[in-house]
Amino acid sequence: MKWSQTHLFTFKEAPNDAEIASHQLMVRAGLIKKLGPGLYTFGTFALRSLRKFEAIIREELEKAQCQEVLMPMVHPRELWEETGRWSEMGDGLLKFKNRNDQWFCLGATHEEVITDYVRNDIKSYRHLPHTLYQIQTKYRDEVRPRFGLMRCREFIMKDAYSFDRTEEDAHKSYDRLFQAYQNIFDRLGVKYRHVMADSGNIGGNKSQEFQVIAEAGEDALMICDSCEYAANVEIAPSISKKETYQGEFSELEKFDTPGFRSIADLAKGTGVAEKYLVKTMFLKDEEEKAYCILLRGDDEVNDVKVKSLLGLKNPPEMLTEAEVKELTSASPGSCGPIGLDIPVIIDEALENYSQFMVGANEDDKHFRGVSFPRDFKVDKIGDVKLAKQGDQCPNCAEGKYQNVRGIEVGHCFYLGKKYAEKLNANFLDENGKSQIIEMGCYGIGVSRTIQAVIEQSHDDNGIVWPRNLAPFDVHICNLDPKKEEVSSVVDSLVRDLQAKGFEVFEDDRKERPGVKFKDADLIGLPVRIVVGGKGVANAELEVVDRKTLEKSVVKIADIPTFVEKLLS
RNA sequence: CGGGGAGUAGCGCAGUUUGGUAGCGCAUCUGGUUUGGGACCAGAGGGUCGCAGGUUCGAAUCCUGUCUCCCCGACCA
Repeated sequence: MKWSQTHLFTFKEAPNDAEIASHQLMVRAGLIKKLGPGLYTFGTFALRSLRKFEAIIREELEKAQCQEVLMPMVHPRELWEETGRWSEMGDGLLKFKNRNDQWFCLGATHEEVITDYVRNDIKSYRHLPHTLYQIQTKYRDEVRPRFGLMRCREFIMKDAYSFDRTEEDAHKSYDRLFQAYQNIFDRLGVKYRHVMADSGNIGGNKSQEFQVIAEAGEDALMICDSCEYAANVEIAPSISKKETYQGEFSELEKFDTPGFRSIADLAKGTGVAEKYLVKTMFLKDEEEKAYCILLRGDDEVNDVKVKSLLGLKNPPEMLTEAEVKELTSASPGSCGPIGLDIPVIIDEALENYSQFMVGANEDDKHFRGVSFPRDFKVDKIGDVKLAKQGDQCPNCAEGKYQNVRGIEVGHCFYLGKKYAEKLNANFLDENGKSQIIEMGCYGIGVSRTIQAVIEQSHDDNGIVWPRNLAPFDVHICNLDPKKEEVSSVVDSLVRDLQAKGFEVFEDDRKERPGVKFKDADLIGLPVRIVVGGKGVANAELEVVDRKTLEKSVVKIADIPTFVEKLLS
């Protein structure tokens, strides 16, 4: 393909709304263009890359016995009412009605539609198992789209759904898809980890994410520095050392803590280490029911863990300062569990703490000599704190957590019967007895992955495409497109490279060499070949490896073999 | 939702305080000189200044309303 005939425009400056490198580079390299918040047009280069990724996905999924289908983007309300998600999904679901006042939504995910699809067909155990997938545009009305393709409203997703007879079979399907995901991400040539994860509002109870490691990622991950274990910080277990602490005052008594607003103040004022202090937090669930959470002074609450411990649908929210005042009649900083009529949850790290200090629910006062259950009732003990770098790995003895950030590009969920039950997806087993289908669902953020790859693979000059996703394999800078002898060398080179199966992009614009080199670096195709008058006269050309920027002078006749070696 | 900021040419911005012919850089077009790491000179095209209303002889600029976009916050007890 020749640049002069391609709709491809590059920019020296990044738009002012692009903050992270990958977003800036994608815009500057002409890969994407914003239409509105979270809405992007993919240029022809971006699309080539997307198609390559999709081809990899299709190959690996077909190997894993999956079948491709394509479902509608517009879903009728009634179906979403069946699972209760019409309202549960909240404003993330974009709803609208037609001229007949019938409601629809844009597909944010397809559990409802796929389950509806199979429930009409699958009637017997003989029809199972099946795994279906599609690659399609999803729409989620994100509150705040940002970072280009990383958090979009409209995006391309691969979603797969497995249907099995038993839980055991469903886990086999899960494992098969999980393996396929590993194969897929291995082929991209990027650094990634699979991590244990929360299942969010999709449901189910087994869930792992595939995360591309990148500083700009939105997810915090805890990865073991010694074994394969890794988890999203949302659920990363924090194995408490369960220290024993006994304060010096044995009797409950109130004392003055003037102006103490934080754990740090209290530590300074009393001389007790932060980790031996107890902090009190207040959370509320969707029904406005309040909970009191006690943690070590140096720990922080993890709302997702609280959600799981209490069996809530969504993570609870922090009470506002005003709400805390109303509840405890004290400002945050002087609150505690004593005398409150709400459930008290304590983090397991406090199990062996006694005679400690808590706020007295009176401004500038704390209690000391506090022990439970003597002074207050404890409803639940569990792990409700955020894991930290350096915490012990739950999987191996030697390992410690390391804190890294990641971009979630894939997710596997075991769903169980959750959707099938609500949607009445049943089959008859060998005994003629009706059974509910077991399901799993598996997503890959296709468009997001492209950007994640760039976020991980770029330098100051531009994108560094991994070979398997590069829009083209070879970038030829034709420095003298007007000179017959140069262009004929380029033409024959293109033919030879194509004969070896390489995709070649030629910059034949009437531009100065510097411009062409800068653009070549920006666009980032794996191999660049420079063809100019000098090289042609000597019958040798400069070949550049984009990744290492290493330049080699190669005889024209040897170039196809040389390129083959570079790209292997 | 809360807080802050911004809408002026395809992109990046100045001009608004103090009302008086719409500006700059990049990009684009023409001619010329250049030509191995984002060239230079000369000329040209392109904007109802987000939208609506008001004040005024006169509004990008002042007033009112409205729409849109961007950023930050959701971690503090």
